[in-house]
Amino acid sequence: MGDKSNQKRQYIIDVAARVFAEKGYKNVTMKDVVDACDISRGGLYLYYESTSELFLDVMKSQAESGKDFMSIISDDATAADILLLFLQEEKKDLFKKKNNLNRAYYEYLFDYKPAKGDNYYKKKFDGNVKMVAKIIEIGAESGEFTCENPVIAAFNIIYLIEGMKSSALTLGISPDSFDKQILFILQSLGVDA
Amino acid sequence: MGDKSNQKRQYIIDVAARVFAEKGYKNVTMKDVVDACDISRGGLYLYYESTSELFLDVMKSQAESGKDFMSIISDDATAADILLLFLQEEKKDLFKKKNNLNRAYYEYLFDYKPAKGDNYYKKKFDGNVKMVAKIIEIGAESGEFTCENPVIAAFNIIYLIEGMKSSALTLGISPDSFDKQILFILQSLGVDA
Amino acid sequence: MGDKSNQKRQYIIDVAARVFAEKGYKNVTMKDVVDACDISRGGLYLYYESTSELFLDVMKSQAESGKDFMSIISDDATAADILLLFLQEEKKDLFKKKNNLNRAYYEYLFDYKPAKGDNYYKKKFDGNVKMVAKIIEIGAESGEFTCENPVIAAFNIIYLIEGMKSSALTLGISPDSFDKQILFILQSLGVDA
Amino acid sequence: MGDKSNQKRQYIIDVAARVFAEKGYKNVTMKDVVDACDISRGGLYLYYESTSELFLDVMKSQAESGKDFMSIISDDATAADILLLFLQEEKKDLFKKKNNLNRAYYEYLFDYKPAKGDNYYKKKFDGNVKMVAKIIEIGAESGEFTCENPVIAAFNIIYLIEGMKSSALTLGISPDSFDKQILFILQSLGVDA
DNA sequence: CATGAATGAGAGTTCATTCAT
DNA sequence: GATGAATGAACTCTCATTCAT
Repeated sequence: MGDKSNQKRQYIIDVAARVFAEKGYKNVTMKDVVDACDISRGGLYLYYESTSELFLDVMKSQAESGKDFMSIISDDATAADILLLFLQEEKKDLFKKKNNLNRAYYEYLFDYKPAKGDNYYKKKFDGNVKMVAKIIEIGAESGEFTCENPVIAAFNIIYLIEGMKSSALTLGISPDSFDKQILFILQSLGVDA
Repeated sequence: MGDKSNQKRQYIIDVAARVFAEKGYKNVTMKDVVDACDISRGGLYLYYESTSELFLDVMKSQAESGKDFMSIISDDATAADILLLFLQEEKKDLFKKKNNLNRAYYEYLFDYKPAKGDNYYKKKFDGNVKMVAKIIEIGAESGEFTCENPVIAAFNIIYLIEGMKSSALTLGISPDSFDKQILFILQSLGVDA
Repeated sequence: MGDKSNQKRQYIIDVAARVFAEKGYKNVTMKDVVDACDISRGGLYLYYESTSELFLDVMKSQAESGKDFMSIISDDATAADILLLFLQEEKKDLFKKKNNLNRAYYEYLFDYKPAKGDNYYKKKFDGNVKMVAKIIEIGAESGEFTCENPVIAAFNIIYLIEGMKSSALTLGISPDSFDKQILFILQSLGVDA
Repeated sequence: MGDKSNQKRQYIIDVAARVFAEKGYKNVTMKDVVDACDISRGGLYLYYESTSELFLDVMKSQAESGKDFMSIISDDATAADILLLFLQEEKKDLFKKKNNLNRAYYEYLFDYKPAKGDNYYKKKFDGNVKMVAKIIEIGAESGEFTCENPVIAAFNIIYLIEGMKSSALTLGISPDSFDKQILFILQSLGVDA
């Protein structure tokens, strides 16, 4: 097993990610994955017992492959620059057409509450809060931002994004609306945007 | 029929609402509803062909039974009072244990985009935005609030709430966190809360 | 009851005949008849317990309403004239688009063998054989036809028609083919047609 | 699979043929076949989606297994011998008690008109017409038969048989009646039978 | 490891038939 | 008589899951 096994496992994860992106989590059956992977029914069961187990690995894989946000920040960027960049990345994520797993994430997490170590969505959420809080803190210290409580402000931003993400899936949202909220945030922090 | 029929119909809707609140939308089968209603298999089909059709009526029923927010506002309330009241109502809605249909709403709306007339969730959303914008506008005129663009601010508040709602279902959220965001909003509007 | 009851009964029979003509016998459910008659489910059951019972009355009604073939024969008609007329009536019956119950008859009779008194299809069949035999006999006596055994010749003709009728329902048949068989029959009887 | 799969498929076809022979086409459900085959509910669906699909293969199988009529003709047989043999084979087919699919054929063809390639009943019909026409033609040339138009005479014979077949299913027919019609045919062709 | 045929549980759906009004 | 809501039996169909090869 080992290498070869892991190759196959990763192949399944990648194909399944596409399937979950297309159909969400709840609508995907083991048969769907088998068909998409073009492997045997029994073959899939050697690796995964259920779609939930499989989705857990899809989330893990996504978490690992996520590009490091920090790496795309230039050295001379201001706090506002960095915050704006972050918000634009989130916008990209929300509006991307391909491999958009947001719906699947929601549907999965409605049903399952993964143990802490396996809750990659929570890790991402918490990481984002922490990062935004840090950015705001730095901005506040440098006088760029006006903010009394960076952590609460960070939660505010992250919940706002979360709200736009879920609304995108239920009611729809336009990129323009998203942009207006970005501006609103920056203005709230006292930035002339 | 008519009357009798409508009584039964309403009975089914009410029971189904409890079932959807317990299990979400996607996990509910016609059989679940039949069992909960204690009627015959065929009996339910006289009224509804599918869970989606049934859920549509549940949403409609909820929309109609929703208490009129305006009616609970006292005459001498300030804009801040009213906004606070609204946010506390939303908090109640989010944290209520019984008949909480939020998850079901999400799951349903991921799958179906009801026609405008039937999209009670959107109506609620749009109505809330409008109302909050109005409250902020009035508050801004009276000098209570500081706000340049009440509509965008209103969207900000509603998306924020939406974000906390969906997060409550995926990662969990504490009442305390919700309260902190309420405070943050009011402070952003220049209120000493 | 009495009159009024019989009126309703006849109404049901007439509507049902249309339904059977459209869908055959096996494809018709009591519900189909209820819907077509625009009466209540229970209402139909007051008159008929099943589609088979109903179809029996449809057959009876058809048998009674069938126009008397003899009445359309002119006084100076020859045996060949009469035989031709009969064959043309059969052709009309086979190719008629409206209220063609042939398929329903077959499907019903595959399932049920009505008691002699109720077997209107058999009565019709036997009556036709008898009549054709008589016509041929008369024709033979008058020298119009050449035929040793009019009864067997009559059976031959009736079975032939039966074959074309069933073939019409299974494989299709053209009016032209039917005509050719008419000619063939007459020639077999020694008529220059 | 392939082989094994085809073995099972043939097994299903053979069992289903018996079921169709017993109950006709319209009265047979997938469950009937499942029960008769002693396989699982889902098992049958691996091979056939519906009784109509299954019956198509039953017809195909019957067509393939049908003994070659030509092979039972002795070398010194006259045209009349051959024709008589054919008619006797048809008689056997009509009166056989086991695996008589005639009723099922009718019921199926009332509902479906298979594409040309799949209409084995029509192929048989057309083939029989052609063959009988050929026999008559040969007989006419050799002076055995008197017949002006072998093709129409062939159609006459085939429709006659068809009529006796369907009558056998609706009203019943005796072997003796069949025999009389055989005689009648031969006499019509000028044979002293 | 891998296959895919086979199983069987369970959901969906339709209708004949009953029965309180 | 007449109604139509209600019942429940029976059928269709899909998939998670197993297992012999």
